[in-house]
Amino acid sequence: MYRTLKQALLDRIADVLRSKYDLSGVNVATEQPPNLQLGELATPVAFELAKRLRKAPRAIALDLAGELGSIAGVASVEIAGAGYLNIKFDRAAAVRRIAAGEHFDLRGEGLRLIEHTSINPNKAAHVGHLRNAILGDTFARLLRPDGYKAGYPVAVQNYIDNTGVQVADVVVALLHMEGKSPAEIDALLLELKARGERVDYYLWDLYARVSQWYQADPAQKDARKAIRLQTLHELEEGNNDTARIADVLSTAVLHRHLATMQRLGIEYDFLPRESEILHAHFWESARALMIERGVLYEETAGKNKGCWVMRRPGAEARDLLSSRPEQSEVEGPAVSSTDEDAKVIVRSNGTVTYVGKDIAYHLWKFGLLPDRDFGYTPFHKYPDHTCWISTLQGEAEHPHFGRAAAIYNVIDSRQNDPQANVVEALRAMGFSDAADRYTHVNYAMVALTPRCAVDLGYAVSDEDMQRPYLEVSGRKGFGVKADDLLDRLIAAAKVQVDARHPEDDDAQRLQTATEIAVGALRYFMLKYTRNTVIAFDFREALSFEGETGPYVQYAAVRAANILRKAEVLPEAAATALETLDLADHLHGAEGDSVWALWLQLSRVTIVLEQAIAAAEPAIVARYAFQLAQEFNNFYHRNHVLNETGRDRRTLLLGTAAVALREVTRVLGWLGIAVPQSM
RNA sequence: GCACUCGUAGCUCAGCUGGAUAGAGCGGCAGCCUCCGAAGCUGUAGGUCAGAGGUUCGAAUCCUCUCGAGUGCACCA
Repeated sequence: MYRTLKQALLDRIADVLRSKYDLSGVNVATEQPPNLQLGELATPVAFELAKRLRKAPRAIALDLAGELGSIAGVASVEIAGAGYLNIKFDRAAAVRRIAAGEHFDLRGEGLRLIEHTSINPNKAAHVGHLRNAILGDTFARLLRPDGYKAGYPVAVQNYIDNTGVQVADVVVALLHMEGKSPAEIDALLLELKARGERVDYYLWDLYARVSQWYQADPAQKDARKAIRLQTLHELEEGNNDTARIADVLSTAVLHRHLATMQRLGIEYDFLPRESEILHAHFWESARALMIERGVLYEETAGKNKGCWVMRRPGAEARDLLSSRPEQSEVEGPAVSSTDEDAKVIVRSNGTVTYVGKDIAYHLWKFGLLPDRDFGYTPFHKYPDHTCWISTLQGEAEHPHFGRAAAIYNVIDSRQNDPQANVVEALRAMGFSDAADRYTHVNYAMVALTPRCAVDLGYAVSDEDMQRPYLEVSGRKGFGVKADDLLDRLIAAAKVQVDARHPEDDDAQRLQTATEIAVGALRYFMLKYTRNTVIAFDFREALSFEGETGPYVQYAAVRAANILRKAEVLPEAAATALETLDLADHLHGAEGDSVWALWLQLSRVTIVLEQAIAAAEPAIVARYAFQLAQEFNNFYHRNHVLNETGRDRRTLLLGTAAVALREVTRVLGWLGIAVPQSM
């Protein structure tokens, strides 16, 4: 609604500027005035034009005002201050349109490939991984087609680095540190399963221990590092006992990660694995393509001699600089032909670096490696779809996930440079369209406050106590596990639900507590903008009051309770507004308290559009909170069930119904359910 | 050393492409449950938007510098 009216206003202003002043392409700013008395929509465009037209802002505003009044849905246009144009909506018309669900549709063609989670499959998920997965999952919900929008085709990928050094480490731990045989490892996994223990938890501790073990004995240090390297090679090579054990372990952990994420309503469509990228030889194709496109070449001199490197953007300028005569005389002629800043893609020993593999993988994502693809096989069944995993020989019938029109990689900000390398490679290869459609959805890490670390029982040095926050580290076993946090949240919510709703059976109370816990956790991870470091604190994360998920859920539950007690169906309450004469009830102090909520409700599309454009789910989270706040205002100023005026009661019931509908919708985008009671 | 991000109320954070009196939550203080559920609401105190210049009709927002914080900068993975 707001989106539609704003567009109509912008279009009309553009028309007037063209016909009256012969101006085009003016960037017209709009804003929402600070209070309702000043209207619903405003523009300071007259200030902007004053100099260009050499005319007083107020005079320009006056010219424009006359032309804007006739826009459908606009009640009046007023000039305020030195030249603000304040637009007042036709409130009754707006309410009817919102109630009827009219809105600007958001849609687009072409697959959006969203990659998130991507936890190394050698340990349990922790709070940092939760932020990643919740951000990615929420962004997918914002884009996906649903009852509100046509949206975009979306596929969600969770990239699995199953041949990396982290997996090698836990294999080393079991085979060499603990001296278990492959058969004993198989038995261990069965035993853990029988005892109901989580494999990912078991490996969490083991991974921390093996990291120590490498360093523990100075005499053994080199030998142990050699074992690690050897294990890594066997892993990459495949078809051996080491690789088989690694596969068994990483697959078991992967199942655990999917289970953890499913508790939060997070699901995936495809799990591409590093092992297939290796064994299906993605890199060989990418390498040929890069050479053909002139971005990969063999370095013949300097520190990178014998490597295949990629020139970095801006490097040519430095080349010219270093080939100036005075430099050449000092440094020798060789310097002018080498680029010391070039990125090494293939090492002098012939192995490819991470960036190289990543370039190959991203070429595949955009359908730019036509001769390579994964094999696909089903891995996990969700209630309404299947998650596929990469394999060498897959099913004949399968969906395909490459050839994306746009990709979104949810990866933390510490990967900014490596991600930029991939984009630059695409651009250098001439795939500038792909480079433009590559979005690194970066976010700052989740860290622990020193205080929190101490409370968890970790030893914290005096130096670390002075730091603002401490980075979580799987290698050190330092962090809060995702399942532990969720368990604590559910327990805390359950205490409240048990006390408040003794009439519900235990299964129902547990479900309610779980929905509240998930709401609290998802909201907590989403309310911070992406580039804010979350210094994790139990007190804040476990809070159900103030700016939290449960606050928003509570508003929705209250709205539902009103309708239930009034014995009207939400749909009927909303439809009743269509034939009602609303004009008398939406103005004055009483009317404003109702209208303020409708105005907030009118902003759904504009908020969604903004959140998608900025890839910033926090915008939606914030809006959900504002909606709930506005509903609580309405709730306290208007006693719906005691209202005796028939028309006004219809309006109030309709308002509660539409508020419930929209809050539920917005919470749905955040992956948060509305409990049946709270 | 270089690059990137940031510095807003006691604490944690918002502040959209520059726009009207800089906003929330928590915490503090004072209140509100015979009335749709108090996981709620009302009121109140609290800010030199790190500092200094500049651009602009207008700057928390853009530019420069200074101070402070964080992250990233291997033929590692």
